[in-house]
Amino acid sequence: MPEALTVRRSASLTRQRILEAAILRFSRSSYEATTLRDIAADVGIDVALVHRSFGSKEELFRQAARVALDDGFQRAVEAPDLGAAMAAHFLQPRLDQALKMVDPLDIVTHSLSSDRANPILRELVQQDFILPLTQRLGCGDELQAALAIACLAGIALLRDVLCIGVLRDASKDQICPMIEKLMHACLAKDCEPQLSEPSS
Amino acid sequence: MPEALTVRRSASLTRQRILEAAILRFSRSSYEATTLRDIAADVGIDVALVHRSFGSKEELFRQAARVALDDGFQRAVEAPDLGAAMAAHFLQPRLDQALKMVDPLDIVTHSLSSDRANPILRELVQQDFILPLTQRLGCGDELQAALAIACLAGIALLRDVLCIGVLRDASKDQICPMIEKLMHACLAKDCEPQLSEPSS
DNA sequence: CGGCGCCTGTCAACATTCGTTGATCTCAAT
DNA sequence: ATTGAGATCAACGAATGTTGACAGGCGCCG
Repeated sequence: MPEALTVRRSASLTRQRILEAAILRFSRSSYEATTLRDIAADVGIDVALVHRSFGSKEELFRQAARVALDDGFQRAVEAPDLGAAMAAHFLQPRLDQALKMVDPLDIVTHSLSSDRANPILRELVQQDFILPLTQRLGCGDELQAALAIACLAGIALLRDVLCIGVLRDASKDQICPMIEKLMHACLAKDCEPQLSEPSS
Repeated sequence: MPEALTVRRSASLTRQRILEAAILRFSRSSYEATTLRDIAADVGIDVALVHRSFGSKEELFRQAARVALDDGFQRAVEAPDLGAAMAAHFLQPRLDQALKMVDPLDIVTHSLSSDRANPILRELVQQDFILPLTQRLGCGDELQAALAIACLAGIALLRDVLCIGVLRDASKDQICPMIEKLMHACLAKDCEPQLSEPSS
């Protein structure tokens, strides 16, 4: 049964290669700027096969985003020092198994403002980022979690999408402590300190 | 010479109306999703006139972004309590003179990941946000300013573009103090507490 | 061994959309 | 009436997702 030997003409292998190429493309350009023809050319196949393997561009993007994000953040969220772990996870590009260097957030930040990718990313951000972080906090304060994620997304955005110089050039030693401080400010458990709400 | 009486067939007036419609459209959809035909329909004119009035879509977007951002942030940055002023400026939609309600950041956040709008927005963010804030800080730490802007952009993005529920539903009383705390964490003068660097 | 049929992959074309442009029309001022 | 700028019309050219018809190898069954 030469199932594993079927190197040529293997649908699953082709799907895998398409998915990897798609992750790379979607991590570097927006949903709209990334064309199925580009991805097809990377794999060395025809456009039609890309389309037929995933049904539609939207579905390809959805699966690419799911695979790219993987459960990396789930693990980061379980670390003892939450702030440091989140800072590290979002700041150093990750080396995926067979992929090139890809920051897991790139695929999110590069297509945030695309209408088609929008609902997909909303679901993903909600389920894969805000929800686990909320549960980890235990405080039940989803707003804190959302704010923390928003800050990290904003930083990644200005750094990797807008390419703001000072953010790109900052060394890890320089920026990591600031992110940690930020995360601590976001996630500080002041849900009920002693009800010290100054009446404005 | 009835120059001001030329209500009909006035190029400058038409330009103004196109610009207003463009700001509205670009504040609600991405650069690519916004078509010149949409804008033309809003004004009630032909596509060609929109194009001829501004030379190109890119130029229209550039001018729309410039006008939309105005110098609102410049003023916010001069307030005594910087954190509170920035939180207020970015969180409450502003009522522009003749325009509908538009958050000045919307036009930035909605097109962040568009390739065409990217260089325009980078320049804008650098000049109109990071630079003034850096100068206001006086500390010369551009990284702090960039981080603060990044956080605000991220929050606006998750709230207004991704439409994350918990951020959309949060009341101003709920979220404003948290933003202020964040801004203070970003902008805290811990660069040289006792040694004041001579203003360059 | 050999024809059959399925799965993988290709080719060409469609339908649509959008920015852009040149010719043309229309109105107001001279 | 003439002229010139404001405005329109129709069309181009390019790009892209999508689709259907077709080709080629591979296993299956006779």
